[in-house]
Amino acid sequence: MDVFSDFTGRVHRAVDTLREDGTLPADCDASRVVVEPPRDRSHGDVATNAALVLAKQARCKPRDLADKLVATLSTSDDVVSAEVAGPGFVNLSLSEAYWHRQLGGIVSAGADFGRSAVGAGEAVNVEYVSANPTGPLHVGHCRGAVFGDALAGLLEFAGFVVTREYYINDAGAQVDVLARSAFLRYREALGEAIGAIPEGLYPGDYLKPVGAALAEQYGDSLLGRPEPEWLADVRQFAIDAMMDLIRDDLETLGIHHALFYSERSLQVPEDKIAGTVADLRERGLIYEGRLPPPKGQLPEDWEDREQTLFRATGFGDDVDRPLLKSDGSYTYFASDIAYHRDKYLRGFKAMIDVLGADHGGYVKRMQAAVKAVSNGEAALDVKLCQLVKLFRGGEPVKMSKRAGEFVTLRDVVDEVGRDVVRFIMLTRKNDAPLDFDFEKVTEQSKDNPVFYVQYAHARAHSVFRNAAEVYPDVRFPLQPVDAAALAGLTDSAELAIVKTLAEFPRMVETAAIAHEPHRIAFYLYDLASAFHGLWNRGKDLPQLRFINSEDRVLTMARLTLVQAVAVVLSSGLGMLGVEPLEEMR
RNA sequence: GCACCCGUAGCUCAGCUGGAUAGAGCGCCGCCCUCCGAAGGCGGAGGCCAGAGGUUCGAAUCCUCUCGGGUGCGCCA
Repeated sequence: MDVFSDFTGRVHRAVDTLREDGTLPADCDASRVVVEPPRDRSHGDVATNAALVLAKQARCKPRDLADKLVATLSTSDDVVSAEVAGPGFVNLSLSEAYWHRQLGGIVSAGADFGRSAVGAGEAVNVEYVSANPTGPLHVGHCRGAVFGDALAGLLEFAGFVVTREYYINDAGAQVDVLARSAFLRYREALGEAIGAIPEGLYPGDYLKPVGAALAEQYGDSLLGRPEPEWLADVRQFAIDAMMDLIRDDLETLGIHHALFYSERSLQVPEDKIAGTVADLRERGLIYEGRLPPPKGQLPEDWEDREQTLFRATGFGDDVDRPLLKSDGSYTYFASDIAYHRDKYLRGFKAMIDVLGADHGGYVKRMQAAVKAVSNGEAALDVKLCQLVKLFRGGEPVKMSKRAGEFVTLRDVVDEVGRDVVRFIMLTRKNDAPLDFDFEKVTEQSKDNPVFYVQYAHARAHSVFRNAAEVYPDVRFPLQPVDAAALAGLTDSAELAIVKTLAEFPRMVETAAIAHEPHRIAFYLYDLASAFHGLWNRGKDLPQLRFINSEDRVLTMARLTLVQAVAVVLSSGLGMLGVEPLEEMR
């Protein structure tokens, strides 16, 4: 059992005994009691705020209450010291034997160590990337793609049942533009000189093969026909081609969505948007009315008119939102409501949308919509990913928005590798901007967190390879051992690593609940740092080296520690979608 | 004009949903170093957590206002 849930249990039992002896009222609320690692390690191994939180209800001083908790908690052999500190914290230091048992537990749990039940099998829908199907993915999509996928992996590890989803915007005006652009390439493929690509069409070369494929499929049968006759077919053809392209791009990052959901399918064959609007209207959440024009600069073509509005203000939004354009078609928002309602009807009460930071204005209305369509049963969390700035050797990479001159996602992955892209994208929290320097991220140095963490894992495996030469009969991975066999681990640096490893399950839970996969990346960096530090101590103090040819028992104990480090690094990297390396080349 | 995000060491950023003396890397200063496997290691200086109020046992964290930066603001998706 992991340390913090173990001691959370113990503290609550101690609180129960205080209820029984009348120190605390029987109905007192202990929900705010937490057990945490103290910020400062010198304060002990675990700390609880129980006395501070309960003092008022007990109508006594926090420190007095803390004394009583100490008396109860310190009866265990696992607790070496229990002290009241500061305003009334209880700090506990745990025995070496306790930590040795923890280490044994980590190794025997192996890849399952840190898996959590907090998710409790709850279904979570994570929607990410959802780039328009009008071309290959570019760098701008990288971060959201990696973030969403890592978040999904983290949630799975924490016990949620995750569906990775991609929303295909295949119903708007931009896919008509795509169709026209593809049609032009079709004419080109049939030998026509098309000249420069007209303004307003997609100029990228990636449409050439689409034109060629159209030519192959249709011959010259579409040539010279009016647009309405070919638009729908060419559009679908081009969208399919673009989605193939995008799927390939995602594949380079190791990303596989379980579901690609088509916006168009919200309208054909069945008009789910109309169904959603009817449902909302029935519940009085839609009305005909006028919106005040935005303050400040008025749009040029502003015309005050009555329109169909969703009562978003009833669910926390700032203004009510239109569902129909002036031409009578649905707004994007309307179809997005229908889409999220569909998620709800598919059984998701927890939804996460990963979007670019430029969608900030969209958050409130979408959350309002999700509450409305689910009758308050479902909740939407929107994670906004800030921009990535590209550098090369400290110099910004220039990107012209003209004619296809953007850096594609594939360019980036091809140059530095999937694992590097994935890890680096997670070395900032999602709402902070991120600098990505092509040279720095591939550097083999301590400044480079990917290298640093990968190297720690590789170094652990290197230790195994060396150990196998000294003790040829030993098989890796090691079999779990009992705590007594680990008694030789007494150095403070060794125990510190065990303590860091023991925080992993808690880390997984808090990161999963906060929807913040970057915390795992930072944790792994800290763990790698501690491990490298221990290795370095062996440089100066040979008696601390992992492999000791004269002391087999001690060597096995230390190898167990190394293995636990490798296990956690591997799990952590794995949930972020980064492959742990056993060798650096 | 309004909404949302951000403001933490010289620089780039963490800070575990309210905990104790606010941390790491780079840079700077001072020692040490050829190793189980390749990133050198150890230590030091450096802070009014943008600013001002408030909430409470306790605030970088929550609330209000101000300043400064970013993003967005029917009929784009």
